Amino acid sequence: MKKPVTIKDLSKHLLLSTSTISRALTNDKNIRKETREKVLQAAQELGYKPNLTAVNLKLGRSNSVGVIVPEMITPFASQVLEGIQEILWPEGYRVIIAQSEEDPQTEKKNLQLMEQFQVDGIIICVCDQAVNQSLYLQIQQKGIPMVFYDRISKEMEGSQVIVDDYMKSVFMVEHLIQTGRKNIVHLHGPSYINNSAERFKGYKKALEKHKIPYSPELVIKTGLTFDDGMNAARQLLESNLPFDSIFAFTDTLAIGAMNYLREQNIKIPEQVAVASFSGTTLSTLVYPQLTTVEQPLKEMGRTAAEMILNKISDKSYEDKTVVLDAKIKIRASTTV
Amino acid sequence: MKKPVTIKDLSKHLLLSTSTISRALTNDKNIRKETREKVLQAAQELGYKPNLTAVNLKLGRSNSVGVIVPEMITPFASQVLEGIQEILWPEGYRVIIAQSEEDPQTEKKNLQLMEQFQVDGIIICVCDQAVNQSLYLQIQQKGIPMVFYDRISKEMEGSQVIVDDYMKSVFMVEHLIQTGRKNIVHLHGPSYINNSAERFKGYKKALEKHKIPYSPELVIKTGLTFDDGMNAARQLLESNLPFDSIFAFTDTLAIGAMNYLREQNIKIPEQVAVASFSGTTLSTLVYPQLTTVEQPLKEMGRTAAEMILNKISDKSYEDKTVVLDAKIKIRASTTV
DNA sequence: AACGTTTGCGGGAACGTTCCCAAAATCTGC
DNA sequence: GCAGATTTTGGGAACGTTCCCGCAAACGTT
Repeated sequence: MKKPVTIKDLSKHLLLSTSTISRALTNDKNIRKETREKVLQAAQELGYKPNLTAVNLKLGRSNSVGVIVPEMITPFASQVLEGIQEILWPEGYRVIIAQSEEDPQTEKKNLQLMEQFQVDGIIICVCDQAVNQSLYLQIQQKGIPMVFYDRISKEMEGSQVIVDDYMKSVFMVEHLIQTGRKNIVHLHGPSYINNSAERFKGYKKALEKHKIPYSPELVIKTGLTFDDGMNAARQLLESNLPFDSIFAFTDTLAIGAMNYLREQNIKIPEQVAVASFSGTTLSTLVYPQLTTVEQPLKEMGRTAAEMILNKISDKSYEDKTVVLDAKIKIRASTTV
Repeated sequence: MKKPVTIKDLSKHLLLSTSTISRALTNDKNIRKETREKVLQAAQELGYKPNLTAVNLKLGRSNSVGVIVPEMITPFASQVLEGIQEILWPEGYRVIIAQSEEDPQTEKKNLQLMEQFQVDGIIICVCDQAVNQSLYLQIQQKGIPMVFYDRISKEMEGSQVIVDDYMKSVFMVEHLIQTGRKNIVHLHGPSYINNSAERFKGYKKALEKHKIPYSPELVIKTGLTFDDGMNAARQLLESNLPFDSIFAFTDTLAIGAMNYLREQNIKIPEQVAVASFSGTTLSTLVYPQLTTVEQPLKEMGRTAAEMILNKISDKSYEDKTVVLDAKIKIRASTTV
């Protein structure tokens, strides 16, 4: 295990000053072509690798960005992460990932850890639109830029990457209506998530547009898990309310509900159609495959990464909100 | 956005040398208690945070470990990662995650990137038992310790964390036999993954043990994806061979096969029982829930993390192989 | 030929730490 | 009260870079 070769080694070897070596390596213009090439060749031969830590110390950065996701059980985050890394890695950035496990306290701890790690920027999908608000602000005031994706908070500072939850929900519910469904249940997401309200608004709008009366009993407030979906379905069946379709807040909820219904020998989609929002690969893993609003997850990651890069290199880069397009995927769970 | 406070600032403020400050902060014994406390208090008040980059440069480390996983579509990796971070974060290590996407070339690129990032160690679930062998060796020879988990390579150097694929497969197949199944199909994993052979051996052993003749036609070589599972099921049905159960290499394959069978109106588990290996949460998300060998994923992560810590702090720490216990989870896909 | 301008290079400080070495202060025992 | 041991502190080099500054050589211009 020999020592790595440094600029100084090159300097001695080529009888050039470290400044010149550095210039050659960083593509500085104040250097003759021939010397640059000589240096580059020697660097190649001796196997020189720049010491990132030293560079970072000198440049006052860490060359890393933190990503905080609520969970990684569903493939939602993994897709976004791929997009993020696709952009960030070639730029030499390390990506540090943390899971908040849907718990604001854990999120807080993770944010503090990110600070301690001195990340240059943070990309986050928040787990609660309210709780850590002031912390987000504090962090940004310390000069660490933040980009929010998917789950945001309405009046928050910082750049955002989202889809149009409202409109896409309208479309999704309209699809159910077009297939002849009238009694549409909505599995309403947790109120601490901003998207819940948006999707709910979309649901109501679609009903209104098609003159279907809105019945509050058909809206079930749920959590986020598979079990929450099952329980919601149980609750529905026990209530004896007639319903012919479900529009769920997420894939996970939809799958939970679907499985419970099938356990009760209810045919999907014949008796009850099921549609959801998210568009993770989970929706194609289940039987029947799930109709869902498919978000461009990789694209979301890429966009967030590009934004954070801009904000890192130019602190005065203005915050903006990018709305990506999501596609309605019609699958077997809603069509016979 | 004000400058962070450094040791020098403390030094000026307290009229003490930087050496003394450093000693106080690092819990050095060569310092008077009162001065240490004075320093600590001032540090607190002025909001001193050590500059990790500087420390790392000085200490010649990066305080980060790289983790390379084949994919993050299934929740397998995410669970292991949680375990890893649980151990590594409190120790101040950053965890850098990369996905090789089941492609040895991508894995290679990721490994090189990890080197460039100067990680102190690497935890990896390899995607091919052979292709990058020599690279693993090279990296370790450069002094970067490696720990392998789940997917390993028989004659590889380095520490390993695994489960007993062979024995657990025996048990799993015996369970099928005990529920009265005779014509047991095995969905054989790709040959470039070591575990495939192990699980296959277990399958054969169980048959032998119960005097069930082994028929090669019932073993289907597949890939790793959901679609591979579907195709295998299709192939089986088209071959017209009688079979009453399936033991699949992974959850994903099992789910793919199960969905195809159900599409063909085959009852599970009545007509065909399905069992698998892996034990991701996916197995409980599908209907019917999947019987599977549940690996202690978090524990796996924790163990790997502890091993890498040991190897980082003591380069001569001997390589070892830890075999964790996995549990057979009997669920609806195999029992009526 | 004398002048300014450009180009190419070297010297050395600086980034924020740690740690070796020496100096100073304090403590021992007689 | 003094030599010597011990504890506590300070000075400053070092980690591997980058980059400012200054200097020399080469280039143009009149």
